[in-house]
Order: sequence, then C-alpha cells, then structure tokens
Amino acid sequence: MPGIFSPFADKPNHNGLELEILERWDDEGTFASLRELNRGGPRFSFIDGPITANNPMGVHHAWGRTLKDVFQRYKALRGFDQRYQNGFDCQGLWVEVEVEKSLGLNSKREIEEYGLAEFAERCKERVAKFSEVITEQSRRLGMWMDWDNDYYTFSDTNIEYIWRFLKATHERGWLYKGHRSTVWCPRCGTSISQHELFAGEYKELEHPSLFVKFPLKDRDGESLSVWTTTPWTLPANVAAAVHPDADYVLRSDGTWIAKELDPEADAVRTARGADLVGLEYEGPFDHLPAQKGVVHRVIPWDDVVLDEGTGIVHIAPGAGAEDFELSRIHDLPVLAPLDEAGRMLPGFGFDRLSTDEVAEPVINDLRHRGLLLEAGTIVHRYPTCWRCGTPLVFRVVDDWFISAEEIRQPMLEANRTVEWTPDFYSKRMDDWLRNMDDWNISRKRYCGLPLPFYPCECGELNVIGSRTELEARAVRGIDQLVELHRPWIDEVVIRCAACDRELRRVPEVGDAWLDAGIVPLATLGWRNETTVPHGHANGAAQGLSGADLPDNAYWEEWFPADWISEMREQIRLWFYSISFMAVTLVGRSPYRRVLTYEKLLDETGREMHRSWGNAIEVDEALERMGADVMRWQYCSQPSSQNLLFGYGPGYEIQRRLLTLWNSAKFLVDYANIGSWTPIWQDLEGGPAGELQPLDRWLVARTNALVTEAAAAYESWLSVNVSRAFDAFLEDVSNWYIRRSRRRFWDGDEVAFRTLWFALVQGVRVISPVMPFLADYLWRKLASPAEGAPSSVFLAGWPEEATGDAELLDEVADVRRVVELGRHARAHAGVKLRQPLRSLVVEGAALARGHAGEIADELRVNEVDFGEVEASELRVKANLPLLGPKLGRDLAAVRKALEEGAFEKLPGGGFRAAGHDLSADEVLVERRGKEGFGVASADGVTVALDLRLDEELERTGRAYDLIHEVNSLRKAMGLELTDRIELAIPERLTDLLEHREWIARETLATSLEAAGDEIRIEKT
RNA sequence: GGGCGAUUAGCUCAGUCGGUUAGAGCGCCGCUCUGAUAAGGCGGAGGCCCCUGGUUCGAGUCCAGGAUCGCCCA
Repeated sequence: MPGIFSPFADKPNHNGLELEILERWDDEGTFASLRELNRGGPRFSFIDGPITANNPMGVHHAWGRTLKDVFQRYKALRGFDQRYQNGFDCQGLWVEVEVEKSLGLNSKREIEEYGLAEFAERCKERVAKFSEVITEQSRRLGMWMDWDNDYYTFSDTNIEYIWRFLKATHERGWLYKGHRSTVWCPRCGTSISQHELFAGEYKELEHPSLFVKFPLKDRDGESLSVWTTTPWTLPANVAAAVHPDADYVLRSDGTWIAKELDPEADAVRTARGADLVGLEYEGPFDHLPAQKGVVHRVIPWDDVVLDEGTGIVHIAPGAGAEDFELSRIHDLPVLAPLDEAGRMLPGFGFDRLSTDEVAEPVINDLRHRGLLLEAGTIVHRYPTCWRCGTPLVFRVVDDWFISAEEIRQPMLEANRTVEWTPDFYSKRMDDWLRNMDDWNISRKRYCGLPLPFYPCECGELNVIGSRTELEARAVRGIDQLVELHRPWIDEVVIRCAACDRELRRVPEVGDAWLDAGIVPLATLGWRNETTVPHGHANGAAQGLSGADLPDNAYWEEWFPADWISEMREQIRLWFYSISFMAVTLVGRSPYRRVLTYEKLLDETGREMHRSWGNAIEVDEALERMGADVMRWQYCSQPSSQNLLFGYGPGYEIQRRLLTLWNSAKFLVDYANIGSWTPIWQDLEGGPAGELQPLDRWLVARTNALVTEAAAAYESWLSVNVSRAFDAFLEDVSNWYIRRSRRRFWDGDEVAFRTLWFALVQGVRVISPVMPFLADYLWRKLASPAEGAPSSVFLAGWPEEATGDAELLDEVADVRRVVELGRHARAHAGVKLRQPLRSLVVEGAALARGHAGEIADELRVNEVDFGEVEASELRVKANLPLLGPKLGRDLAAVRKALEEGAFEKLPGGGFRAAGHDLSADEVLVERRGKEGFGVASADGVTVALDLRLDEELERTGRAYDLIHEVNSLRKAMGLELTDRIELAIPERLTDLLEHREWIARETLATSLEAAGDEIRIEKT
C-alpha cells in the first residue's frame, strides 16, 4: 500500500542527495524566497572578510566558510534580514607570485620585460578564474551568499575609498616616508610589513656561526670577541654593543667576553660593560670604500643577551632592525650593504654576491687577516617570505608608513566594545594593539593598490583622495587611464598644489591589507550621496560583479557589523586593518562581535602538506564524505581548539547521522503501512491527542533541544549545537523509539504524531549545521503535511511548545533504574529474554509513576518501590546538605558511616558519630542478598528477584522461540507484513499455552507442534 | 624576556554553582539483538584529572608558584 511518504533508501548517499537538494534550491529559488521572507525584518549585519581569489579553496577555508554560513542561516531562521555579500581579495603580492610562477618569471626585471599592462591582465585573469572556482566550491559546500553581488577589492571604487583613507591620514599628519630598516624578501624585491612577517613560516635553517675579533684601539693586544650568524652584515659594521650592567672579562688570549658566557676563563682583568663604552676599535672591513671615515666604537644596550654568543653584539644599522634603532640613539652611520635582490652593493667588497654566497669569502678573508676566532654552523629558526618561502633579510630603504601612535589608544578603546569568542582573544587583540608598529603600507611591486602619493621637490606631499580630484589636477595622461592601476596610473601627471611643478606618482603600490581593511566602509557606501547601480563593478572588477555602491543611509543601517568570523591570525591582519581604518575614519569599531577559529590539522594532528601526502582537497572531500559531514566536522569542534580533520572522523559522523536517517525511515515505513498523515499544526502547539507519559516526555525533550540549541547558536558555539543534537538523537532512537516500537507496528496515531513532531523539530534545529540532509528530511517528512513550506529554511525557528518539563527528571530517574537493573541482570548472568518475578526499587522517587515502563524494559512482572531487604546496608552522607551543617565534624560522621558504626532511627534517619541525620541527609544503598541481584549507585538501589518458577522459565523459552522464528523469517526474505503457517518442534508443545501470543508476534495464521524443527510456510 | 591559552582513559575531547563511585565517542575485550543488520544494544578493562603548596567540612573545578606544550609579541 503506497503511503503518503516517499520511502527511504537503506542509507543516505550524501553526495547524491546534496546534489539533488542543490538543484531543487536552484529550481525553486529557495534562497531568494528566504530573503524575500525576511526582508524588512530586524537586520543582522555580517561582513565577509575577503577570500583571496588566487587558488581553489582549501579545507581550512571551508571551515571558516561553514561557520559563516551556519550562523547566517540560523539568523535567517530567526527572521533577520541579511546582506549575504561575499568578498574576493584580488591584488597584492600573493596573486603576483602565482602569476609569476605560471608565466615562468622569476624577478622584477623579467616582469618589467614582460610588460606591466600584460602582467596586470594575467593577474586579473587569475582572479576571474579562481573567484569562479571558489564560488562553485562554496555553493557545493552549501554556502548561501548573494553570488552575483560579490565585492572585489581591486575595483576602482575600493581603491578610491582607500585613497580617501590615505588622504585623511595625511591630513592628520600620520603619513610619512620612512628611511628605516625593514624586513625584505630578496626574491620578491619588496619589503614585508610587520603583520605579513609573521604570516610567513619560521624555518629551521642552517647558518654560519662566527666568533670574530674586533681589535681595540689604544689597547695593545686587546680585542672584543663578537658573535654573528650573518657574515654578510660584517662589512656594514659600525659599532659593538655591550650590556652596561654586565661583567666582562679580558681573557689570556686578549679577547673580552661577558663573564657569564665564559665563567671558567682566566680573567686577566675584569670590567663593567659601562666601563667599556666609548672605546674605539678597528672594524673588520675598514679597508672597504663603504667604511671610509667610519669610527667604530662601543655602545651600551640594555637588550644585549647573556645566554648565547659573547655578550658583545655586532651592530650594523643598515642590516638589522634593532641596529637601525640604535643608530638613531647613538648617531651611528648607516651603511646599507644590499641591493633590491639581496646582493652586495659595490663598495662593500664581494660585489653582487648574495647573502648566502658571501659567507665563505667573508670567513676566509677574516681568517686570512687573523680576525677569526672560530667558525662553525648553527641551526635556528629563521623567518621566511610568507608567499615564496625565501629567507628574509633586513634592508634600509624608503617606505611609506602610517604612524600608529595616535590611533593606538582609540583602537584599544574600540576593542573594548567588541565581544570576542572565545573571549580571551580580546586580550590578544589588546596585546597586538599595544605593541603595533607604524603601518608599513608600501610595496615595491606592480599589481596592487596604487598609492596616490605625489611628492614634490618643493617639499609638498600631494595626496590624491579621489578619482575626481585626480582628474581635476591632471595635466596629462588622464585619457589613457583605463583603470586606477599600474601601468596606466603612472602615466598621469599632476601639478603640485604648492609650487605648480609637474609631478609623477611614487612607483609603490599598497599593502593588500589596505584593500581588505576598507571593506566595512567601501562596500556599504559610507559618505556616498546616492546609490550607484553596479558601483563596485568598475576598474579591474568590471564584468566580474554586479555589486552596487549603496548610499550613506545604507551604511548607517548596516555598519558596524553585528558579527564577523575569521581565523585567529586575522588579529594582526584583517581585524587589525578594518579596525585601523574604521577607527580612523568613523571613530568606532567596525564589528560588534567576532568569532575566531584555530588551525586545521590532519586527523592525526599533523599539519597538512601536499608534499607529505596528507592534504585533503575540498573537491575530493565534498565528493567522498559530502558537505554535511564536512560541516558537521567543522561545527563539532570548539573553534578555540585546533581541528583534526579527515575521513576517519568523517566516517564516524556518517554513522551517527545514520541513526537520524534510520529514525526517520522507521517513522515513514510504519506511517505508510498505517496510512498515517502528518498534521502541520502539530508543530505549533505540539502533537494533539491522548498523549502517553512517554509521548509527553518526548515533547518536553524536544523543547529542551530547541532551547539548548538556541542558547548555543546565540553564543556562537556550534559545538554545543551538535552535542545537544547528538544527545537528543540518542534519546529519540534509543529510548523513545525503542520503547514505542510496538505502538508503531500497531499504527498508534499519537505515537506517529509525537515522533514526527520530534524529528521535524530536530531537523529544523540542526538545519544551519547540515542544510542538505536537513532539507532533504524536511521534504520527506514535513512536505506531506498540508500547509508546510517547501523548505526547512522557509519554516523559521521552531516555537517551543508547552510540555511537561518535570517529565525530563522523572524519565532520567527511570533510566537510572533501568541501567541498574541491566547491571544487576548482567552481573547475575540472566539474559533479558528470561522474564523475572519482581524488582524492588529504593530511591529514585521520581520514577515511581513509571513502574510499567520499568517492568517492561527490564522484563519483570512486578515493580515495587520500597525498602530493599538486603544483607548489607550502606549509608552515605548527603554532602551538599551535611557539609555546611556539620562543617569539621563531617569527616567523623563519614568515617562512622563508612565503617557501619551507625544506628537506625525511626523515620528513615540514622545516628552516627553523635549526630542525628534525617532521612534526606543521607543516601542509602544496599547490596548483596541470596537469590537477588542487587545493584546500587547514587543513592538508588534495585533488587531483582532471580528465583525462577516453571511459568517464568516457560515464558522465557517462548521468547526464545519467537526470536528464533523471526530470525528465520528474516533469513527467508519475508516482508514485514507476510503471514505464515508455523510449525514448532514437538518438544516445545508446552509452549502452545502461549499460542496466541506467539502467533501474533510471528504473524502466524496457524500454529502447531509437529516434527523436530521449526517449519515456516508463507501463506 | 613580556602576553594569551592548554595539560583529564591508548586516541579525540566533555566535565555546570566546589559535593558522594570523574564522563562521552573512537579503539580494545566479552555478551546480546536479529522488524535499524557491512548497522543497533548491553557490559567490562582502561585515570598520579601535569606537579607542589594554599583556601575549604570537601578541589579535576578556586588561589599562588612551578613544569611541559601551543600561539602572539620582543
């Protein structure tokens, strides 16, 4: 008989059903309907941190994108109006490096020979390609975004907003051109900012380790012993630093060293560091042209470390950050030995050698001149370029900076308004802000934000704040300006505002975090007068997006973001840059709440590396485990901990989801047999009809799930959602369904309505986490109900129906009793198929009304509540009550109780160690009695009467028979509804006493005892 | 050196307001069911709750110090 529900497959095919659901969402316009439904509702403003459109997304991106989708879906169920704008990061070194690789270029010279316009075109093509790939992957992952409305950070509009920001910083006097030591990638030929530096890897690298003599002037035979791991910096040496408060010793070989670093040395003489300050010495390469006129001397420095080296530090301000700082304090000359490519400049000897190549000649040279004390190697952690992996060096160059001093305090204050998940990241952000350096915003590269700086020899720095301003001030070159990028922008010549000279732009482009940092203002139309249709689809973004540029009223509505979510590294990247820019321009944090997540590792806890063979590609994962299982994996780990991701955990999740599938299948199978039809209104007030206690329990249990899950979502803890759902599922399948099987076989309408209610509410609750299976089940279960929306996402968040909350506690007691009963049976070796005479329960007062269920579950004929008569009585103190009451005496009372030194008082109380304890101040347990199986825990004791009589024994054998017949039915491939003619062995003739029961359980139309084995005949 | 976290079963992790015998999943061992069946259920073994002190009638939980690991910054 075909029922109203479409039948279930034996098990879910995640990939298949997900593709099917995706198609239906497309066909039915489900997402559009959802947005329409929530339009005008309260706003939930989420701002998407842009994903770099440079490669396919990785499984770690999928984690973040899942979290973004989960909470947006939850808020949508709650009726919130949302923007759903996705963003792509498009320019900067990362794209350039990949394009260089694909074109086989390996230096800036080769890029310039290739042609900047062509190169820009290739970069744009790469962004176009991978934004499409990522979009497709995101859709497949189940991410609902407004996919034709993405923002691209290389649009002219975005650039103009950054120009406006830069101009504002200039007007405040924060913008400056710095001549300072910066971290430099010799391969990329550009400096690396503080926040990029730490995005790179520190690698274990082997470097030279040299001890070198610096002979002191006017002190015959004495020299400083200096340690360095960077021989290439020695030609740039100008000073040696000592710790002023440390003790130094002159060793018998004539070298000075910190006493702490050579405590065994025979000291010819000792001196405080401060006493050495001011001494002059001969530099290691005084003969080089670059060293001409340099006077080398000893300077004090509190940061000299005394746990490695010699305690005397070689200072080369042109080749180290701290060295450079010291040069300012002590007015030291700055000798910069490296060119853009990290090769030695003329004048420093060793022309054109790289920092690596120069090591050996330097060492040989020093040895030759008798200055080398010792040469070896050292393995240490050394920073490398975050994009290309090249070891970084220090160079002193001109870069553009934004001073962080004035904005530091306002940013700290803004951070106080932000709610962090997990909360301790608030402190990490504070720590970063307190320590942040000035923002190095320039990169000596090609495809990036063109810095709108036009310095003039008259001293005026012209900063252009918009395209209009550029056009107004252009002398020529404006006609060929196809977009605000190199090389075109470089051809525009403007006039100096101060002296009228003709000026060209500086060649530098901007840090990519300017591009991403402006997003909360640029995408929302801050200070924009009127909405410009497709106002973000210009410049390089033309044809890639349809995004509008909204007006300021829109910005007012959607700024700041209610919530953002990115990985924790973004503290020094995106969270930092959006805060910097928003606090500067509008004086407040651009986000109210933020969820961060940690690192994704493989399932054994190792980092994923393609070269290690343990990386998982997103596309493969989607196909092999499915988006729901991936999403579940992402959601079921606290985001404050590393996630161990893989197919192993995925398989575990699939098995768990099978329980959900089977529960739904169970309902549908029997509902179809019983021709039952669901009623939509049951979801509102709860199922109607004559509910049994177990039904009312499930309703209450379901309501508890709704409450728990809402609390979890509201606190951004997806892990609590999945845990709550897991526990719920366990209760539904392993308590309600198992206890109620027979009612479903019998077509009990109330049972159908109750289980349907629980499953459908459960599906609604979990739908943000696993949208595909949830909507699939919704369509299977709910759609047959008249009036049900076509998708779970159009049904909103479940209302809590009224239910008997106290039932939850009662059933908890019941299950405790049942557990003890099973324990007692197992201990006594009496299987569940053997009915027993009776069970006595002491404690577990709330279970009193459920004696029938307990009897059934433990297969006993009778359940009595009362005192268990047993050989041993065990009394324990009820600590939360007696602790505060007895204080110090509690220990004595507990000891007396433990030793059995107590006497019974009337009314259930006890006397021990001189104290009268009332019945509720003690927990009574009993154990051991002949003929009984006794088990106790937590003040509950159960005693099973294990004595069998003929009747019990016979019934037990009848159960055995029924089970045996049914397994034979199964083996013969009979349907659940097939009737049979049954013959049982003659030796079981006495079981015919249970003829009707046996026939009913086995669907036998006839039953006889004949022959010596079971025979089944399908009728 | 400063800051932020973590440390609980073989593995991955829970552990509420301080309370009685510290839990779950996976793995392992045994049993069981056979109308969820390449599943399901029950039971068992398995713990220096990192260490040391303190507060308290009582500490995995609170406080102090230390160790180890991870991360952020010098």
